[in-house]
Amino acid sequence: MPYTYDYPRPSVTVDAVVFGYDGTDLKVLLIQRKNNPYADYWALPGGFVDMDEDLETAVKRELEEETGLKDIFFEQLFTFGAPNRDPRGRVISIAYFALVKKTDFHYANAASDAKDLKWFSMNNLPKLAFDHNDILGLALDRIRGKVRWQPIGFELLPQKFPLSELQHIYETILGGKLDKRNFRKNIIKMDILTELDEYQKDVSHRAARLYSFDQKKYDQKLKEGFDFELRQKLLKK
Amino acid sequence: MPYTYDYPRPSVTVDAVVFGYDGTDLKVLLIQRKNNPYADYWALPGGFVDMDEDLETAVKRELEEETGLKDIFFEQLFTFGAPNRDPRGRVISIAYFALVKKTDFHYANAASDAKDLKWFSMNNLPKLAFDHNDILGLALDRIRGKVRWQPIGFELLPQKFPLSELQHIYETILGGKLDKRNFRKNIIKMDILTELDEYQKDVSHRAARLYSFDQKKYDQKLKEGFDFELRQKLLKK
DNA sequence: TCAAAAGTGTTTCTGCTACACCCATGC
DNA sequence: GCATGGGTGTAGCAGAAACACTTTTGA
Repeated sequence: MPYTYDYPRPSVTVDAVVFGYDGTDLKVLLIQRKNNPYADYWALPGGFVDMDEDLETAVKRELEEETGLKDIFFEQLFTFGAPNRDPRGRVISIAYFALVKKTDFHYANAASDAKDLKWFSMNNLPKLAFDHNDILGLALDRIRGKVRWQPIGFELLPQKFPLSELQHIYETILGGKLDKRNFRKNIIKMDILTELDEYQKDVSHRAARLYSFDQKKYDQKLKEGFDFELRQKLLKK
Repeated sequence: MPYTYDYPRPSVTVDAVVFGYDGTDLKVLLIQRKNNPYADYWALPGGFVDMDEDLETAVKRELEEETGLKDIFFEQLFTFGAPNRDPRGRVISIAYFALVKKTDFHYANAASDAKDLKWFSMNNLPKLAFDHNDILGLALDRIRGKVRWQPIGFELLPQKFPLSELQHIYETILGGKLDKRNFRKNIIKMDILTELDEYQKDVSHRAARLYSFDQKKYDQKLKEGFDFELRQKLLKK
């Protein structure tokens, strides 16, 4: 059933840069292509936009189909449309980035046959299909720029987490160290965390208190024009 | 000469939110539509992307065709793709925002027959065609957020300008007042302006010294990781 | 008892805020 | 000579940086 138009039209796809955090490293979720072009190359999950769905709906649908991940944080990143970015013809792609909570982290691996779906450390990326390395680079810039302004670090953690893990995420994303006492002061001062009466389990040292992110308080403060900038100095190493 | 595909494809357009500054107010350049849908409504300049041109090339071409403006600052804003945003069918639009120097400001008017092309004050906008009010709103948010981080104020001024005009732009965009002495200290401290031996002409008061933006110095400092944040407190009214 | 990370306060210093007067020019 | 905006310096204060030791727990 062919579709005919008076003027040529490009294909439109969506791609997702999915970041995850495994307690050590910032990771990206990639899929290994089966067909040409770029057969056997790793690529970002994504696919064609249906005619009757919103762009964000499309990228969420594609990601769930390909990885099983759903109900995670999404934000539009950039639209890539260089005429030759896909050898098959004109393809315009709206890229999103997504953040996965640590609790959902292993799920994506399990849902696949583990051969064509894999988390890669940002420090050890393969050469990707199409212009996906560029997309990934831009996504990294974006998350780096954003993490100081908007509390997106929480999106990478389970609902309950110790402050030290949050700090480690910030350090991982920003690529440096932060003074522990100042970090705690700053985060607590924002007043968007709930101090729980729960503690870490199964750790071979003093168990840390757990906190949870209070979305309501955050939304409230956002309305009031509160500024969430983390101004803390980034130390070397 | 029809074009046929196995699957349906959306149309892809680009739209430009062109901001200008006339010494008083922040303005946007709009075009009055001649045909349905939304005949006689004001709308953002823009149009269809050709199959062999880059997105940014497309929006620059469309803007020049429709307004005569060229060689101005452009940046991708957001891609709008709600299924029903255009009653004629699925249209996905990549929106850009652009900044026009004061010296080019009147040109856009002159190039048109002045009936279908007009600068509107941001404080007095009409109801626009399609979802263009949303696009404009997002562009305003973006420029507000951006002006503190990146010296884009210069893009709205002629090459040579007095500091007071720069300050006024900041005040206009941010919607408040800035302390004059502190503003000067902050801008000078960034060390990206050249102090000229020229002064304002034809003003009925002491003529202000002119400055120009030093793009090279800026690029240099950018590489070195210099932070251009203008942290100055915004005063009321 | 040792290892490993949790947790906590104060002093110092940097940098932003607040603020008022004289200067140059055109009318 | 007066109205209009141009141009300048400093003291006080808020908030970030720097910094080290005690606590808890499991092995």
